[in-house]
Amino acid sequence: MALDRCYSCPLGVAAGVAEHRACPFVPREREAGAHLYVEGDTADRVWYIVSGYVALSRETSEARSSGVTWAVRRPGEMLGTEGLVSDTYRDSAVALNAATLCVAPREVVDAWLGPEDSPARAVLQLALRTRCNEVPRRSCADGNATRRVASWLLDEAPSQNAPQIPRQVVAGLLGMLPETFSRALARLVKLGAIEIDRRTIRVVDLDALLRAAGEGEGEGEGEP
Amino acid sequence: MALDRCYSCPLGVAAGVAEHRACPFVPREREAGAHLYVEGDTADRVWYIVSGYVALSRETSEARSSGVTWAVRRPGEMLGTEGLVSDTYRDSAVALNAATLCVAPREVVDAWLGPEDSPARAVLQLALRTRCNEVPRRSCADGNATRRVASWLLDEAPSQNAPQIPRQVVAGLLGMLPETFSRALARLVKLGAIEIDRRTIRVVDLDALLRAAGEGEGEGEGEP
DNA sequence: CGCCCTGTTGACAAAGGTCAACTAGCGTGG
DNA sequence: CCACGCTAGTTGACCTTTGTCAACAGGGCG
Repeated sequence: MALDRCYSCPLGVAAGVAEHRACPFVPREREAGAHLYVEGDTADRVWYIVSGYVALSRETSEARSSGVTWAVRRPGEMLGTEGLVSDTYRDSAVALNAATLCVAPREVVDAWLGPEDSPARAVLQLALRTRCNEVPRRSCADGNATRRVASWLLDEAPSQNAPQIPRQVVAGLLGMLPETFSRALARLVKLGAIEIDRRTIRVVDLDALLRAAGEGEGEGEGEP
Repeated sequence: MALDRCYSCPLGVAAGVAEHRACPFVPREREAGAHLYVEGDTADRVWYIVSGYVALSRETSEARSSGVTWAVRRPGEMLGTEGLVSDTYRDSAVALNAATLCVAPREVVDAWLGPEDSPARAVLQLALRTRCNEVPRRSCADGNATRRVASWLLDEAPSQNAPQIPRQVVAGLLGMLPETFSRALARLVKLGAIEIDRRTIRVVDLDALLRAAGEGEGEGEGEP
């Protein structure tokens, strides 16, 4: 089972292939364009990229380019690790080239990683959770400023209490300048979706906000 | 040493505070606006956020807003974990609020995490490395399209072999549309920095490329 | 009380998104 | 084997969006 490359693969080493133990990950070939998994799928497998490139995209709702790639994973990186902290995949993954990937079922990896409360595992869990909650920084290609602000507000709405992040900072996260952010908020106020004062934002009409965030989207899958 | 909250903190649990063992992380208060670390500093400490928000920014060169926040870390997340896979911090971290952070020296954490070749540790290492190489998705607030493309080419130049990523995908990473990407490449060709055909890009004048990427930056710190 | 910093608003110009037409390469199917 | 048609990429013209610069307002802190 152990191939030459396994001896120099960090996972192979950790699995102990040198001591003739088996690595839970088994190699598999995928052709260019293959969908490895889709955002929202049950996260039941974890990958390690041996060769090839994989694009990650997220239906960050939005625009014409629904499904813009926001990251590329390369050989030596893992894929689908969100399965270790979440039930579903956060992104869609597509092979950009013909690729060799080592795959393992989630629960096997889970067992292989050892006790849940070991330090390494605890830190791993935290790191994965952080990554998985991370929203790719928005750019103008994901719809106009008002829409980006609206959908950001929807994400943050649950944690209504969260705010007190300076507007300058929020603007940065949304990939726009403070001035633009301010104007976008003003527009949402005019639409009756929110109320603001200099330092707080209150959602007053969720529907209006949803409309502003969705403006001419919702297509996505269904039609012929 | 163990506070109440340590019993429900994943790190405290992993450290075994319930069994009266000590957690390597010790709490510390920081006021709003405090710089926890600066991009490029020697990464000698690791943090866990108990309360408060922390903004991460990166001198992605660029524009007026040099040092745009590209992510916010919240309570329950870790900070400075790049120290476990790199010598220097990748971002600058600033407390947005008065915050309580648990800190531990890098080498202590390193030892605490256990053997380098355990599965959990191997996966952790991979996850951290991936995150740390990750370039925040670019947005128009980080300089114009041509500059972003130029600086992307500079990042990718070492891995010259890397390409064969479809242009559509690269455009997405750079936060622009394929058309804009195409035009930006054309501009760089006109500047003599690169040569392109429909599917390859060759850097022919690194200086020109540097100039295009840097165009009117370099200010950053120095002036009164 | 006054200064400074953050956020707001306005006017303007440029950058880039949109739509559309066109080309090159590649794979498919006749 | 060639032709056809598709997809990815390029280029052009136009117009919205947003970055830019500047002036101003509110709040907090000294």
